[in-house]
Amino acid sequence: MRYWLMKSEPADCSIDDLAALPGQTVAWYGVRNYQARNFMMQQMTPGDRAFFYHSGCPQPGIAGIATIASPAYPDASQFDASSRFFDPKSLPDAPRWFNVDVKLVRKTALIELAALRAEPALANMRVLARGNRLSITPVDPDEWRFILTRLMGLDPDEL
DNA sequence: GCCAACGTTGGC
DNA sequence: GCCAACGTTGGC
Repeated sequence: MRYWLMKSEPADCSIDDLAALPGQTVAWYGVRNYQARNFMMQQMTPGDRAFFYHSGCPQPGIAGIATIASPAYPDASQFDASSRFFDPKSLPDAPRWFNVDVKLVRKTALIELAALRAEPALANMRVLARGNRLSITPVDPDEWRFILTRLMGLDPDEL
């Protein structure tokens, strides 16, 4: 099992929005970066765990825990001319963009970006790296465990 | 609103 | 294949 951090703008889909959706599941559409896409296509497996991260908002940080609920499949928004994610270069026979489904495990207390940066144990976290703009980043198992146990007060084995 | 960082595009 | 221009991300 792998661990991930996935960014969402709460104005688009917040942790509370996810909690209110049918099945508490959302298609992670709109990824238009090849590295992030390749993570979904090549490395994600249903059952993987992810931090649900709020970005582009007054209080950026980890807002909850989710699980990968499907394999990667073509992102419908790339074919939708009315979508801001429409990609005229993508053909139905050869889709460029894929997404997975993400399902809520639980909302947590917000772990703010500043709190993550303050932890020496997390100094190498990919999402904290200088210049990082990826909306999906891998999380090391040690980092995952540290955040759950030390910052959230949760038992990783129960999630 | 600013701006650093970085990915993508497209002419050559 | 190079690289300048441009667009986007996202914290502050």
